Amino acid sequence: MAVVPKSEQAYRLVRERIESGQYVPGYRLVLSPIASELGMSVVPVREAIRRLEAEGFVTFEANVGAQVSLIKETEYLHTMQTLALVEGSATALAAPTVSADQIARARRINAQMRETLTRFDPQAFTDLNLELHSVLFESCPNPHILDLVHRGWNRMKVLRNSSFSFVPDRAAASVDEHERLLDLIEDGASPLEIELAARNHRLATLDAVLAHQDQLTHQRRKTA
Amino acid sequence: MAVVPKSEQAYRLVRERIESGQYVPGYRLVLSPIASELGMSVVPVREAIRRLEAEGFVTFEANVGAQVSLIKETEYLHTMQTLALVEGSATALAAPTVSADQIARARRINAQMRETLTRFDPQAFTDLNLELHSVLFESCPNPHILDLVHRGWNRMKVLRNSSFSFVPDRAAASVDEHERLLDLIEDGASPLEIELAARNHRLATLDAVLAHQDQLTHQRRKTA
DNA sequence: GTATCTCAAATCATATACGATCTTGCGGGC
DNA sequence: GCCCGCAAGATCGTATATGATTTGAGATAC
Repeated sequence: MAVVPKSEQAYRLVRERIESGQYVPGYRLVLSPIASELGMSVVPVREAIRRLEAEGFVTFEANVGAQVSLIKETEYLHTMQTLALVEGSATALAAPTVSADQIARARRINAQMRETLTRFDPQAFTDLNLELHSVLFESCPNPHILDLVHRGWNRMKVLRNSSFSFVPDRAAASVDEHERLLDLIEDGASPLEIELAARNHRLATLDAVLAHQDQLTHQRRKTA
Repeated sequence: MAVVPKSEQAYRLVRERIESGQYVPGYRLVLSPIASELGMSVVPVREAIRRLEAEGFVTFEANVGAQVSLIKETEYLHTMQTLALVEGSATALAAPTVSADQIARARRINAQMRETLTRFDPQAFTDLNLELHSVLFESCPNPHILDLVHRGWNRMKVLRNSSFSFVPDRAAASVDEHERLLDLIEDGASPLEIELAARNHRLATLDAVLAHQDQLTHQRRKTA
């Protein structure tokens, strides 16, 4: 039987609600209401929340309580920088072990991404993007780095609810960069070359999003 | 008054014992004895241990309990790889904000490190090494990356109890590399140059330690 | 009108108690 | 002799209860 501890149930529920945006940043997580909603006592809920704190989803203050982590102005920048760093390394470390089959699978996923460009579907694009990159870095032999990549992707789930993360023009360029990255891996390029390609691929997205935000800010200033 | 919650006390004590090697890898952490030793109930101890789990110090198995994380053969390699990655980035990101004063302070610390080479004192060397690198990356503007650096250094504290981490020949080379790294920062070298210098500095230590281990393994084989 | 004090409500922090689950050793059957 | 089942002990998982701390509203003094 699938024996799921209550603390685990609470963890999944609260995390799901944070990632989906149902619990917005700043929302106060009070133990007793959550406990009674889930039909359990406060103890496992407290454990779940402290676990979410350790993972950065919530902020905890002694004798006051927990709230969904606030998002600073620079949060998107810092998360993307970190993700660029660890994802680049993970891709480079995994590259020597990527098989021809995996390359082919990645190319098929990328082709699907190109299809989504004809319609506006950020959700499908994002899902496929994760799927593609997963193929590239899941075989990373260093579990610590792989774990950091997963944490980065999880953090992005939350940020997408409150930041822009999809710039149509950028999406097209992204698909092309995927092809080039796959070429590099297939051709056995040097680890550093692959690392920097994967890193710059993400940093380019970061730049595009920041530029897009600046543009919007400008428009707002002009109309204000 | 310094109001330290009991769960925090338990956390500090257990962590200190793991880092000092008093609790060796594999040691089973049973709640009740720890609780009675600290004069508290099991609840805050449990919380402390789950926090240590989230940080990688201990491994937890449902309905069985916790033990100090075992150290796999590859653990030192993976931790050093990760540290090289994040420390390199932190140093490069911090470099533009490092003042002449800080450079001077770092050079003084490095001079002290050179002094320790005349005697065998790994502890002093290691402490000074942390102090020096702290000067270089503490002003890193990305808190996520800085946090990863700190986690890496913490992990190293534990690993030093069970792995080799000091190779006298390597220490001398390390001091010279510090000088070169400081020169690069002072001269305003490019971020990528600084990043790779800081990264390779640590990877060189990794290589030296692994080579040293291989050598010992060989000797053991010959005499066996 | 503002500042400060008091007190009650809300909430967290911890203790204690009990039920659930895993481990281990023993005995019986094959 | 080996394997399986079963019971007892160890330990975790969670519920409930109580103490500690914070917060905020209202009263009071200035």
